[in-house]
Amino acid sequence: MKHSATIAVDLVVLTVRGGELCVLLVERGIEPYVGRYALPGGFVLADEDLPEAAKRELIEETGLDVAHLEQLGSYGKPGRDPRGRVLSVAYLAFLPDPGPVAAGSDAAAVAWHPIAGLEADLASVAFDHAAILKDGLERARSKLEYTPLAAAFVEEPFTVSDLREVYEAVWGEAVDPRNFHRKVTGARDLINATGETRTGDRGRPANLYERGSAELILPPMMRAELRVN
Amino acid sequence: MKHSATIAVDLVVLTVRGGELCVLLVERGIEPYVGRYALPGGFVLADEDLPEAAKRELIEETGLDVAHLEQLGSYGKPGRDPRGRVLSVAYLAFLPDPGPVAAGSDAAAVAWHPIAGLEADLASVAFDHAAILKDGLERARSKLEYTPLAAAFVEEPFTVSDLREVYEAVWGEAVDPRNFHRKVTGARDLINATGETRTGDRGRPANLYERGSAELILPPMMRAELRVN
DNA sequence: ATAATAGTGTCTGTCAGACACTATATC
DNA sequence: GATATAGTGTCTGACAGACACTATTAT
Repeated sequence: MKHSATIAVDLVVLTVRGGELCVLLVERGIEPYVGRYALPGGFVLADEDLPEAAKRELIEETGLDVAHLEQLGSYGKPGRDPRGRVLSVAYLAFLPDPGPVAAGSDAAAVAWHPIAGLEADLASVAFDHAAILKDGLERARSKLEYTPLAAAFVEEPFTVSDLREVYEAVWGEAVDPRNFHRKVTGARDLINATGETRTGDRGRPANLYERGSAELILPPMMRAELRVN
Repeated sequence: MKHSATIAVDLVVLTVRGGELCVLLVERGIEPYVGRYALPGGFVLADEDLPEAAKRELIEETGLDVAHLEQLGSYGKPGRDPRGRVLSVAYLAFLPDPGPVAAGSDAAAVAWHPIAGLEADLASVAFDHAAILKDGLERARSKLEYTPLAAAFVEEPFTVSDLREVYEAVWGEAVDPRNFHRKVTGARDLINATGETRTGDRGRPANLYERGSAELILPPMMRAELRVN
């Protein structure tokens, strides 16, 4: 009656680089799917908790150490892995652009891939990782609306414009800078002013902020896409 | 390096009975945790997909056949099951009150338990099922706000009052009947009038509705609890 | 000066909550 | 009639989008 399986973890790691939402993909160095793109991840060890396994695999394959992980879902359809029954628990992570990353064990290469230019390659992604990535993106887009998620993508201290660029990158649509400014500075405990300012290439210096303690944005920011009734 | 585990599925099955949100719990008939309350569920078979396993286990233990399942999350901490490493994928289901249910295999008893009166028993629930239930409830309360979930709890055709009772049961707070009526009848494709009416014990007959095609409520219904800034 | 970015003030439309009011049933 | 439930109309306050306007920098 009971049946044995192997447990894996896979990570959808997102960042914003140069105004574009990017996902971290490895090029597989071992069978199966050698040379194909895949999400970073690997097998869970005995007596290892799932988030621990996810963090360990990410460090091993990419050298990145993420603080916060969010469980995305589990993928366990029979046949999804040619090596046998493998159930994969997918995790989602967001971080400020750490620059290029170096490939570690089991990976021939690791790189940030802009989501916008990924459609063509999606069919060749290993396992069912294209579906996992799609679920992760939708989760991220949705969480941006009602949580302070955007602040997880930028280094502190940040400007309101930095935050706005995250929204525009993740949603792929322009946001009115003036209304956005009013909204995020007005939301309680969303961001805290440091009192400092930062001068850019041009224009008036922007106030600097740190992440606040709020866990929800009320009322939520709305994507134009959804507002269209 | 890779390590073998057993995969289980557990279900948080919710309904509204007599104005109260209720969860389906079994009384375990076998070790471990004999005689303790637990979520219905069991082990996944070889070559069986996860949602299939969840539906099969629910039918075996309770005779209930649910159409729609939603993956809630996976629970895989080492030691959560005394039998060894067991990863449980939890599913969430909503259905109109089907009346009392009969116990099937591996279960000494099956019954609907009002959430409101469950706090005391929660500590004695088997495995980590109390935590799974807590996550399922929060998911249900949250989905009620921005999806047509409430309609999944009532038999068609239903009245606006039927729907409102679902909100009040799940959220545990009163909702203004007049504003609620305006909101749900105004939301596009949320519910479709059948043209029929239904007379209750007293009062003006209510129009009857069927579920519409909308997948989102825009703008969302808001819980007073969250609105309090 | 000009251009660019940061930030404020204000108008308008929509929708929430509140609640008076009408409509139609049972007792 | 009284009472209960269904449903409409309307007022007010909050907030969205739109956008004119001011503030402060680089060139």
